[in-house]
Amino acid sequence: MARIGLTTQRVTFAAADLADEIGFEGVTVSAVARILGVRDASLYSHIKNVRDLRTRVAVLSLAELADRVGAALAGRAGKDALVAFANAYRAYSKEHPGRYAATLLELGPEVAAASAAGRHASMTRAILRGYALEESDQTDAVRLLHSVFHGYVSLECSGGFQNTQRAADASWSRALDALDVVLNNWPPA
Amino acid sequence: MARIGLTTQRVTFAAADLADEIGFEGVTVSAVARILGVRDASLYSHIKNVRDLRTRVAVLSLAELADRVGAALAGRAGKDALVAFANAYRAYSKEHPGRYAATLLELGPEVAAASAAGRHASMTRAILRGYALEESDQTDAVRLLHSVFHGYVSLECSGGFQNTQRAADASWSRALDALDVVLNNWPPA
DNA sequence: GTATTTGCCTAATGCCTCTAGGTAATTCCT
DNA sequence: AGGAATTACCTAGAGGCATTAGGCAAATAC
Repeated sequence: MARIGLTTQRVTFAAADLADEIGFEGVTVSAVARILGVRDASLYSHIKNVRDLRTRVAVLSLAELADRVGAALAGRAGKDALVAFANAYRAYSKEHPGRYAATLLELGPEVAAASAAGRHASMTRAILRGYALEESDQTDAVRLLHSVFHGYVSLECSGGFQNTQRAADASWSRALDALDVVLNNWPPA
Repeated sequence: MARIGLTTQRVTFAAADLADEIGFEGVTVSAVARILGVRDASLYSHIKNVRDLRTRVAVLSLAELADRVGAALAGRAGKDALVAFANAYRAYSKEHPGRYAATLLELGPEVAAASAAGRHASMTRAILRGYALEESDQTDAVRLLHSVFHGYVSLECSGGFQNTQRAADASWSRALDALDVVLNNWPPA
């Protein structure tokens, strides 16, 4: 009969923490309820369904990630900004693997618009101000940067680089060097 | 009482086709059994469990993808090879989204070793023969290429590029140009 | 043409999702 | 402060998926 005082927020945070512990795919209504010490059915006053729960974790994580990256980016420009952005991004994924996995959840258009996804894009664009790129090239460059960050981190998470000797850190650093080179020598259309 | 003649292969193919239709996360023992017109329990003579089923789809897809990429790569070198590789990779992901998603499944070390994952690495290395890269740089470059391919395709699949005007095709092509530039101007350590 | 294998079945258990409806704790109002 | 309204959490139950155990009949082997 002791009421613990659940709210949608608390449920979402518990789910996010659980995701970091056991992986995002393990985030289930029952598991979160178990952690919170309540019955599964009790959570349905706060969330619509599992999909809703997972979406909330995704939105939360996108916002957290945007905060981290934004803070890292403050006051930097050029390659400095590029490296700061990339390292903050990668650090978040290592520190919060479950939350990071959540950010890859496919969000519906209206949810995506309401989330921090836009902040990510504008921050990536901010990096490019340190390089001389035309407007139309910027979109392409943003996509390339995002692809590299996401692709590298995601392959690293799923153990894609394990069999080789070379440290993942070293390759990451070289990848950033390479991105700097290409932003300084952007190929003409 | 009509026996349909199931085998592990047929089950795996059915699962792969189902993945392409409804997404890899929808690949469930029940769903595959339903499609094949048998009871769920009947599949357990051919597969160990869901994880095993999904792993088989992943291994199948990795092999198919390696075949496609290998064929596209034949007789090409330099940027030509780079573009052929990348386009074959991306085309496969568009044609078989469920199978492609399966390739991202984290495989255990022994399964990964037995799968076509090694062919992917060696083909990527083959591309680099057209560029003048030192041995130690090659690993970094392979990782960068793989990150870009996977990252771009994966973001494209999950609708990451929808809100912007510019066509995903155009940005892809520029990304390949950019990779060519950076491979020709690989930054010194 | 019997013996053996094996492909597919039914039955049963357990976990998960989700709905409906109930009770008790909190908050709101005067 | 005390009754009313809200709300936090519960029990009960239906339905889906994963998985095991054990059975029967169809294919195959000799």
